[in-house]
Amino acid sequence: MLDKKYNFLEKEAKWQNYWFENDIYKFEPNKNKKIYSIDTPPPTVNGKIHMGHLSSYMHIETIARHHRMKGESVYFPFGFDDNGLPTERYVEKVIKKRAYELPRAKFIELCLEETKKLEDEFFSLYKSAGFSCNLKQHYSSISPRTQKISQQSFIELYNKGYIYHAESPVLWCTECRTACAQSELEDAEIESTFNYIKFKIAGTEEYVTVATTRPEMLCGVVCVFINPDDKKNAHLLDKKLIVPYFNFEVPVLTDELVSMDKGSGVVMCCTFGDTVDKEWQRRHNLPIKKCFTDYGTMTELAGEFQGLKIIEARKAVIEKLRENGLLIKQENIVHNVSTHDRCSTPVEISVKPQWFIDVLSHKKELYDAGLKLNWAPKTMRARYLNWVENLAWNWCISRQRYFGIPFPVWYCKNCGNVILADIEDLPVDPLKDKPKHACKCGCTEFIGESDVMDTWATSSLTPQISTDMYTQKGLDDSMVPMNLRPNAHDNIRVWDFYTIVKSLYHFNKLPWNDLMISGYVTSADGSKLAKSKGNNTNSPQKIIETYSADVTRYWANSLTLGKDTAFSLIEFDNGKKLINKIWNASKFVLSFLENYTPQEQDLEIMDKWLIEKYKDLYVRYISLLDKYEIALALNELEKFFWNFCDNYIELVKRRLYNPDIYGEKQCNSAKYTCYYVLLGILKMFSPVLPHITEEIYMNFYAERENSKSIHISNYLNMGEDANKTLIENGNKVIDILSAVRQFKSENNVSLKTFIKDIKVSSKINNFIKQAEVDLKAVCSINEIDYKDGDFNVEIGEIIPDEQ
RNA sequence: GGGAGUUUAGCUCAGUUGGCUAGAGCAUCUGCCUUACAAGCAGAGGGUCAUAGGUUCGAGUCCUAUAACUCCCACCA
Repeated sequence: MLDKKYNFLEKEAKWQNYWFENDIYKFEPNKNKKIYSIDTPPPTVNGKIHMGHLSSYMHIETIARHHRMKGESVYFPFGFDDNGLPTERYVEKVIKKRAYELPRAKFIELCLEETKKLEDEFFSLYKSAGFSCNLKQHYSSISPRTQKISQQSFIELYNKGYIYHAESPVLWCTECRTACAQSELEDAEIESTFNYIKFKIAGTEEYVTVATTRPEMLCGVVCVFINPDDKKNAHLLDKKLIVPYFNFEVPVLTDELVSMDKGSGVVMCCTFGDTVDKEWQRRHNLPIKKCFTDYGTMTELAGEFQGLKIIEARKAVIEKLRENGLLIKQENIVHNVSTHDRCSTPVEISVKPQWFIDVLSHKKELYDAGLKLNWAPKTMRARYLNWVENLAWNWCISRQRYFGIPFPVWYCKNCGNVILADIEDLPVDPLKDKPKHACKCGCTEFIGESDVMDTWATSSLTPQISTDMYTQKGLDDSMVPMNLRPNAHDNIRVWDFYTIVKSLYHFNKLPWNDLMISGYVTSADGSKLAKSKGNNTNSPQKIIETYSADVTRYWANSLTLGKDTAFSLIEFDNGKKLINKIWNASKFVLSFLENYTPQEQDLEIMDKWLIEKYKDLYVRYISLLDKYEIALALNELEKFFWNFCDNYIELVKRRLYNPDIYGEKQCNSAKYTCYYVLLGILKMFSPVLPHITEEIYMNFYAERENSKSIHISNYLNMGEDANKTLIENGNKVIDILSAVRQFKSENNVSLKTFIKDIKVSSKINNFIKQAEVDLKAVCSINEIDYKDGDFNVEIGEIIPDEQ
């Protein structure tokens, strides 16, 4: 039978190995079974996983196991996102060198080595958490198979006209030395100065004041703007202004984006200081002047400041302006700046040929897709819609980096024409491979594209990449829409958005039906946990070793979906108590069932009551989990379980112990009820607490049910139409029990102390009489008198305990 | 500036489509070693459900306004 104490360290490892070795969670499609498919988030391989990630996976776990217990074939694949900038940044930190300091091939080799190490760590963590995804077979976003799918997607979208190559303004990170996408931006508050600078009006001795936070860009000024309604400055319109210190003339133009109340109402425009400059350049067809290099140092345009970094140049220019009496005043300000999420460097705007996926022309379809998808919780839809509405840039998918999937593209040396690889040759590396055919112009010399793709250009294909492990069909829509995309809310604008883009463009289909969005786990002080920050002091490994995987899963699944929660260890104590209780209750109940084989029979009234309550719970539990209301479902189940322990078991204990006094049939009735209700409870707990439920199941039920694991059995359905009247009436019996307990507690006597008699008034006395034997036994009362009337319990004399 | 969320007991939070006396855990207090569990059990105290209006037979729940905090987005001259 069950051990006296439950040793989770030993048992959890035992069952994890058992599941792994016996392929318990293997995906076995079967005509008679519905498929439930999950687009599992592949963890980005760029550092240690933290409790936030872990809790999010534990939600997915519960849903996967829930559908398995419902008898569906669950496709729960697993993979790693191990290419791209996040991984490169991680590897640069580990090897303490920047990528450009090493030969390209050497750096890529190091990336592969380091990611392998991290992936092994992830793998063992996922196993120790009891995850039921297919750990034996997983995808990698840098593998040749994935490269093939990703390159094919590029070629198809290029041919469909969604992808274009252009030299246009692009968000640029001078630290990572690459273009980036709008979704990689993060706000940061930065202290700066607002500088009021004198611009001389050409041909006069008069000045006009221009305010700027970026005086280092004076060398790149192309014009000055005023608002068309600005009467005060209207006289400037036919004049030229002289850029201070750099001494060249620029025209004065009008644009309604200029606010008259900021600074002097006169604003300088360079290409490009910020996103408004980008807009002005487009509207007014302004010349493009690059005043800093891709590495963030000033160009020859800056004259004596050439070679200085942007920040250094800013200080130096201000100093020169001050010396020359061109600086009127400075205000200290704190303003929000867009920074790159990978390195926190302020993002600049630059111009370089890049590959783009057009999203701006398809905002409407993308928006509508958000309306059609089923979001859990519902409010997360607004975040997606808000993002789509505010899109300002097409999706730049080229990165001037190394460890990514190459573009299947060459350029003709002669005419510059774009040559695409043939689909059957994929994957290709244009720096090593050559195109099969000559260019249309007859030229046979080519330059391979050296940029690599944004990591999201590939991970946006996870429905195809992950299902390919099963279908072997590559870029294919036969398993789309998948049932579920789960992730945390930070990925709505990134992974979710990009996946929707690709699925619509390729297949004109939604990638999934449902999205389940988890909240963040913050550190105790409310700050964000991040792989890159050092504030994840409670490592998942440590927590699981200390508290067990089951308790950790209990904690994660008690969190409200979508809501951020400060991490607190106190919450783990509830889980510990629950596990302990399940163990003890099962140990107790099963000790009576060793030689018992359940047989249909007439049941005692309170046994019927419990089974009706079980039916009621069963229906609500399944329906809540179907709606991704995990915490609510778990809460309902817990309430039922504690009621089972504290009321039902207490009520039938005497019958179980003493068939000679209470009758063989009455004893078997309790055994029958315990056998099935406990089994049903264990099965319902099994998605959240897979280890302890497996241990109990395998010790007792497995051979009786002829099953290899609780996790490939189905939930126990004892009927779905609960008899509400029976439940209500039974609850009244429990009320009587409570009244007696309260009386004894208030009189400071033990619960086993006898009471001479009680008087029950109710309108269901015939019902209560059927439970009289149990009631007398659990309450230690000698007599019950009945009266007709409103419900009331009067307690009689206490019979003192014999010494 | 746009959007979303939160505000319920000392603390952390549940509360589904409006419906009996607003719940749980922790903490506090009282009692009980009850033939599973003292890591337990039985009880008790503790709330103007942020504020002000409104709809309704009935509001923690719906509507309007206000306040505080959090997040996302935009602004960034």
